[in-house]
Amino acid sequence: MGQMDEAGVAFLDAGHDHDHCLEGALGRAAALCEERGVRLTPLRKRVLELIWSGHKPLGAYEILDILRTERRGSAPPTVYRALDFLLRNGLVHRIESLNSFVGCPNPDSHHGGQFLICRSCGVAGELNDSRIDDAILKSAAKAGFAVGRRTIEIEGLCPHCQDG
Amino acid sequence: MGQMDEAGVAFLDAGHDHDHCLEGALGRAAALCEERGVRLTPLRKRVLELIWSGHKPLGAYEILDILRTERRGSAPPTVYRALDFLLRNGLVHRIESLNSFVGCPNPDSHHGGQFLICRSCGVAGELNDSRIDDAILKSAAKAGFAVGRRTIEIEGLCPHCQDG
DNA sequence: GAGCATATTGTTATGTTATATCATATTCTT
DNA sequence: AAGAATATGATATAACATAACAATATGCTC
Repeated sequence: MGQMDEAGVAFLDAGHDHDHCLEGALGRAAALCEERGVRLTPLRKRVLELIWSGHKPLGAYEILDILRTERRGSAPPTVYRALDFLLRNGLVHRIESLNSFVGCPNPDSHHGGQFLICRSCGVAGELNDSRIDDAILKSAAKAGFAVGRRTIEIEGLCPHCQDG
Repeated sequence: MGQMDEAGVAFLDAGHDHDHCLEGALGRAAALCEERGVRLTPLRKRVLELIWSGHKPLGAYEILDILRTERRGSAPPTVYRALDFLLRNGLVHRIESLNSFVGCPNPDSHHGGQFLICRSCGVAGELNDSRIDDAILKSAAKAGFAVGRRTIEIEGLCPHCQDG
């Protein structure tokens, strides 16, 4: 999918290659877990894979529905524990406004993502615009507030869905 | 509580007067509903009042627990319908990352709020920093994304809770 | 590789948040 | 006062998430 600029998001890219995207993500995830000495078990890897199988945020119970067809005995904790691992390791993000989860394209640096979420097609693209973050840090500093985790979720219409 | 500057938030103000705040909010809400020809019924008013009784976001079921002591037959829909009305009219905001609700100090202009949420005391202050919004609009425009509703929630430590 | 500690997963139950649906009552309009 | 629209009461259930304990797998030390 080529090099993305600072504000690049997945759904912009017309010649976007899903599979490549997925494989790349899984590869990076494996490398990162290796490096950190944490275990990307088959279950965790499978959940990550399901999440990366599209760019639409996936709900825990959507993941569970698929897992149930593959692993007998799958239950909510099965999914939530895997998600917890993936979240802790920055491999996925949680979209608070949708109660769902998307893969993180830059898992190396822990960061809270900024998301553009299309209300029509459901695709979520991740931004990492330092100007947004700067503005927030400045504004918070002015209020004497020590900034921790950021939740930035912008709902709207992606370029494709504006056309129709 | 005096005039707040662009980035002013409630918890900054040491000489902050709770009751005044609440009365002001209820007054503005009543005026606004009158103006718009919508009905701020006793139930809706009571829910708004409960939400404004503090600056901590309140969960729907916390509100319900209180309502049940006051109105026989209160049930989840009782609360959610009132909240829906208050949200539609910009009188409260929903904090997605907490599944809870806070009063909006500026209900006149429909706007998505920007929230600073203290992880220690739970208080949520609303920002309305145009630079944050500008940065988001610019970044989104660059991605060809048509911006709708914004969810901006910053978790961290408020000035009071940094001292201890 | 036997034994032990730790991490992961299985399993059941339950807690929390939110909505669907239909009945009843209130308010607004004419 | 009749009828339409709005609001609330009441019951049920859907959707999202965690607690707790048992069983299994993995890594470590000797």
